Amino acid sequence: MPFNTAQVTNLGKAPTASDIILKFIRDSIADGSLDEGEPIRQDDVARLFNVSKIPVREALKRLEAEGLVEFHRNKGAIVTSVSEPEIAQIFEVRAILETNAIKLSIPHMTEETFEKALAYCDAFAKETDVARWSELNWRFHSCLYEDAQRPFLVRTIRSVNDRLERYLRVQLTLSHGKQTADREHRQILEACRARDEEKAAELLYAHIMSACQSLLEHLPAKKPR
Amino acid sequence: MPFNTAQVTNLGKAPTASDIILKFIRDSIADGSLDEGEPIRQDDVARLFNVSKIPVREALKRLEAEGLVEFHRNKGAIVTSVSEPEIAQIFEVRAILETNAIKLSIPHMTEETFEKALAYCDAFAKETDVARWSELNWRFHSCLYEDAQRPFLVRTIRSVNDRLERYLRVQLTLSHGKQTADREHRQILEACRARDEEKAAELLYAHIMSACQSLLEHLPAKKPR
DNA sequence: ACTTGGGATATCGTAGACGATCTCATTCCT
DNA sequence: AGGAATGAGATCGTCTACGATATCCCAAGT
Repeated sequence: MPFNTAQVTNLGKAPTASDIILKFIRDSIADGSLDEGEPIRQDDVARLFNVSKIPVREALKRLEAEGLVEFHRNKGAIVTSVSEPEIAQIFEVRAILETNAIKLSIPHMTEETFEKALAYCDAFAKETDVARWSELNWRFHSCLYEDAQRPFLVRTIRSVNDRLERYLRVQLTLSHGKQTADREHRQILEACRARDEEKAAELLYAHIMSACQSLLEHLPAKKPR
Repeated sequence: MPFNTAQVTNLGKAPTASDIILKFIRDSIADGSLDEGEPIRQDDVARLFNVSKIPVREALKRLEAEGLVEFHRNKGAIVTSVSEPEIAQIFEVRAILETNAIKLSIPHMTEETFEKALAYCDAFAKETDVARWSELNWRFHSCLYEDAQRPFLVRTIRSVNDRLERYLRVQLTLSHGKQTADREHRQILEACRARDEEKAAELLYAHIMSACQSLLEHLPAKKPR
């Protein structure tokens, strides 16, 4: 067969309309375009993409299971509001999971891991596009958990973090938020290099919980709706 | 207003067709009626409920986000298969979360909690309807975490457990599975009564991981599909 | 000024339909 | 006998349409 198969797309994996809309809405919630409490008008989204509202509803049903939107019968979906106590709890679950992941990972870390993590630190530090900070932050964190060989654990961490994505972005933009994160990332990485599981876990826990603290101190008062 | 409002239903909360179908399919996966790898024919489910396939698809989209089914474009949804390594990982995440929950809960446990937990132990021990064992098992476990006042943590545990529900039911029906669980539940409860957080967490971790072991030892070999 | 009622419009949840894609069975060719 | 081609039927993804429900605005009544 004389075709250049390197350029061939697996059409079975081509995104459906509902996949595309799912990503769009999820990103819109994450970047704050869609604020908490805001209704998502199905017909409006459908018009935006020039499709019927069926794939919009399907995307929203998925987002409901992810905890990002909430359906009210005959009224449609609104972006979830997360109370401050619940934000704290989500950070806490994240801290529990991530400290365990890093402990499982450290014994298996390689020099390649350290170099990769450092590259993510550097990329994070030098990035000026605010929209990329959160992604690089995640890249750094997840790089540290890879050697645990625990994809389900990492996936669970990811799904918990996705609940917080919109707030994490806010926190990183706070004054000193990024510098603090950068400094703490490097400290965590040093503890990993030293194979000090307890120290790394401690630093990581403190890193996550102080990000939570900082965020909660700067959250605007909840607007009544 | 002279009406007896105790009997009034909040119609805004009445389940949609898609809600009802969601529950049906989720339960069918949990009780083994729908086996892993099995395709879920949208038209068949729609015919079963005498509805169009739109609410069926919506339910399936939600179940996809819950990890119970997987969509393949133009081929529909199949029940997820979980490999043995992944089962082990899911149990592990469960153990991490539940041991933390019980540690956070113990300092706040009341006599009422202990009595309730014991009642669930007794109910579990005497129940002969296999279909109820798993629910009572969850009731016991979640009762122990209530006093932690961490609804997000408990919800996360629940969602991880839901991934395993179909396998947990299998494990409880294994010879001695239920007796072992009952004995270990009571030991965990005793450690809670004694306010021994470390002991309770240890027993709980061992309880969960040995259930995992037992299950993996008895899983039928994966059938190729 | 405030409350109630009614009509118009917006939005939701889902039906039946349709084109695209997949799967299976049959036939033909080597 | 095995492989390829073709057609029919099954299934998927989404369309348009419709009835149900919610929301908003205006007018009338107190």
